[in-house]
Amino acid sequence: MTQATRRERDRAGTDREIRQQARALLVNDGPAAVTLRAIARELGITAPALYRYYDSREDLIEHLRADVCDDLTVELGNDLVEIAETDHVGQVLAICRGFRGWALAHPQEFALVFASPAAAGVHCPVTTPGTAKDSFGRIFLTVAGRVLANGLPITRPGVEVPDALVPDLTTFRDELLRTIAESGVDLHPDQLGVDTAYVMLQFWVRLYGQVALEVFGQFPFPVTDPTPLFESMLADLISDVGL
Amino acid sequence: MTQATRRERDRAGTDREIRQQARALLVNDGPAAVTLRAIARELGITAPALYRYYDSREDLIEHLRADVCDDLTVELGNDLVEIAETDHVGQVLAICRGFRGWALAHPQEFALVFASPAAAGVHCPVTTPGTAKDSFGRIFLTVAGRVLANGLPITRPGVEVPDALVPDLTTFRDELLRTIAESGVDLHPDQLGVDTAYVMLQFWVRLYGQVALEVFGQFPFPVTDPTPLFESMLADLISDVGL
DNA sequence: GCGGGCCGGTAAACACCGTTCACTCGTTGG
DNA sequence: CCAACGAGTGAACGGTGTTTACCGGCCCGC
Repeated sequence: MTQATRRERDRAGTDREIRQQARALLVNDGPAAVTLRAIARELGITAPALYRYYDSREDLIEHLRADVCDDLTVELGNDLVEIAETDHVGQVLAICRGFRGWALAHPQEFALVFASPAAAGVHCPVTTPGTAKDSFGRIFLTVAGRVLANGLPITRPGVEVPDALVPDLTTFRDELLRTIAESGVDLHPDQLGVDTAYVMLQFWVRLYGQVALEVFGQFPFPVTDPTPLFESMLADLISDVGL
Repeated sequence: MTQATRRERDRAGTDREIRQQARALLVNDGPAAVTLRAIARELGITAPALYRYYDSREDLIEHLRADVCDDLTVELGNDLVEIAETDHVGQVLAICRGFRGWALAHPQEFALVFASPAAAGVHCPVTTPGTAKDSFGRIFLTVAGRVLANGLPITRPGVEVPDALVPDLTTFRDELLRTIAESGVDLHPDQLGVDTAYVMLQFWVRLYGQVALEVFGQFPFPVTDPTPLFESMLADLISDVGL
């Protein structure tokens, strides 16, 4: 038994080393440098050995994506603990800023996880629970859940939900309720209507869009410091959802 | 002379074929399939021959980007001519919808031009005039110029321009004035203030963000038809800039 | 205690890739 | 007519992902 465990631990250990090296290559030299042979070289083994751990390079990359997501999640979690338990708006700000900061600090990872044309077909977070990206989405939802549970409604006075979106939004709302409940927050279903789900969707769209634009530098002119632009957008966003 | 021209034409012809094939490979099999050898194979020549036309694969890709931008530009131009000359808001809607439609129809090209991590460092459109992306930006600005010239102010009542952005925005404003003047639209400088430049920036950020999100499918839940979402955002956007 | 099986790792090979170099050969211009 | 040019070739180098056959130490059951 102990030997079996030992073997398992060895395997898990080198597996960790593999992903660690892959990660280092990604960060330092870009995605093109994440090469089976390069990884193996750094580890002092040969490339085919990696096939004992992953089916293919693409498989390894996918696990790398998951690692990256997990890191983002814990980083956001760390940011969160520094905010007062009762400062719910502050918590929302913290994860938004944390997400942006992480994306700017890790553009390669961001592109890999959030802007790969390959990821286009994948509907990840809530639909396929257990996915790594899911855990990242969960932290957003947990905070949203806390906000809602404290009686702050997330909505906009004159919000009009397009009819065509109501079915999808209803499904989403149910997903949200379940996820929030799982995270230990008590929330009455009436506190999360379709309008709230819609506003949350819009919130994410704008946050994601701003961050993507910044990461890819797609400004129409050179911006010396994009931070004020982000903060201004964030303030708009917060007030738009009624916080 | 005619012979020299003939040679030139031959060269230009095979050059067109090269980019055409590269384009086809990009669309059909993704960016990874855009291979010098594959292109050459399709053309019935050998890979080193391509070096008579481009310095490297990266060089070819860059020209491909330019081609893609040009295509987008003419496509948007075609969409525009179908709108009544006087319907300025309609023209704005047309290019926004056209941009989205193009991006969704050509995700690979969109990723290549607008969401390549490589493009992060490049400040393209206005700063480096003559760039292909510039021509694409120009079509936006021309329409904006026409709207402004017709007395419709692009701004928001309570807009607050962050102080830190004023210098950049002023430069941007001057660029805008110059570009709009070049496009033959008569515009008094007072009709394009820093606030307008800021609002136009925000407009672009939201448009780009929404499109990128759609192209990469980064919705937090499966959306059966994202069009209503886009249209709702577009309506918001139009009313936000005071049209 | 010992033999068989499992499993991480290796070496060699295959088919690609970008890129360089020396070379051909038809066209062009003086 | 002949030299120069320039598009295209073939071979080569070093790199890549992936497959295959093989080795060798460790674990388990007999």
